[in-house]
Amino acid sequence: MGTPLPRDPIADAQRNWERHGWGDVAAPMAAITAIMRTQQILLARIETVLKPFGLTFARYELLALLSFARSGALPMNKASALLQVHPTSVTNAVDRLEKAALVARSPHPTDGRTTLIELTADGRSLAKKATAALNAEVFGKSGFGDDDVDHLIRVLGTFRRDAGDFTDE
Amino acid sequence: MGTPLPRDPIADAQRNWERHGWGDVAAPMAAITAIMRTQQILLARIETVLKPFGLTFARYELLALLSFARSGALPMNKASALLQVHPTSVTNAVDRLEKAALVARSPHPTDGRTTLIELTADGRSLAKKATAALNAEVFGKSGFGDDDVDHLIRVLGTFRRDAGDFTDE
DNA sequence: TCCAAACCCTTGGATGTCCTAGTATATTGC
DNA sequence: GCAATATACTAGGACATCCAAGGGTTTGGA
Repeated sequence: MGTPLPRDPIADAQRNWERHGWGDVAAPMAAITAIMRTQQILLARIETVLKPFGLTFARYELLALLSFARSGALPMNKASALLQVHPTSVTNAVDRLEKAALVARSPHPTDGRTTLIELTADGRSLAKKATAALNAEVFGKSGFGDDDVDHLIRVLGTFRRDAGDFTDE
Repeated sequence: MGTPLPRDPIADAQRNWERHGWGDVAAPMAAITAIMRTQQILLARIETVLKPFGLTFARYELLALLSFARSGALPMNKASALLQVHPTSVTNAVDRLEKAALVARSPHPTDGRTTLIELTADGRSLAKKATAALNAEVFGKSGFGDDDVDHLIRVLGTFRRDAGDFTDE
């Protein structure tokens, strides 16, 4: 995690796969491993930018989601579905955001089972600042070319749809 | 996290970005978010396949790495570098693999600071079986077309090199 | 009407990742 | 040769994710 390696470890793995007679799946293995590693790198960049705001990516995502909701509030189960994470992960994030006074829980007006999460003024303000920082420091410097970005969006979009994330077209 | 959403939440986020005047970084934002989500889906598939073997992806990666080492043994710091994870993560994985008798720690013959991780016969055997399962159930059914796989390997390879993972090429 | 099934959120537990520190061993430089 | 610096691993803590289970609320069919 400090010094660069002399050779690409994923390319090495791919060669090992081929050498062992698994050439038919060596390339997909390499692509999948590369996705895993890329996610790790991106997450680290994002967390670095968010740290000064006292946010993690999980908490930021929730704030951002709420900031786009008309009323600034969403049921927890809705947030869980849109963020595509387990309900307990949302509970966890809300607990911490609530402790920081960035969101507040409130009972659903008609359904006693449901809890609404609501942005506070501080939460809305912080979301805006954090988004500006991420846009400038991460999304604006992704290192991907425009064509590559389009390709990634298309290929990964198909993948996610096939995986059952959504039925959109 | 069961039912598919009616619409792609990442495409929605991209539209929200554009609507708020951040159109210049909306596409990279969407691409990066898609990578994060894709990683999550792939990891879940991998963990599902590995569960019957009593392995997690982190532990499997270490076993696979060792199985490709000539002697079946590697220093922990080497494993950390090749897997590109923090040294404490390797300690964690080795602790559990050792408890399962899949690897063993042994002192480095000449450097007293270094600990070697060594595959046991059980570990080597399990690695082989787990790899076969992953090849059949995940890598062989990635859902990515051949051209997309090549593109991913190339684009993400460049990204990882630029990020400082390796100096190859 | 009323009870079982479905749904929503939370608690508790297992894992993994990283960071910060601390201990032990090597290397370096004066 | 010895002290200062660097390297290797581990311990403890903060977070995130998921699963399994439990308690409260709604819904729906007998």
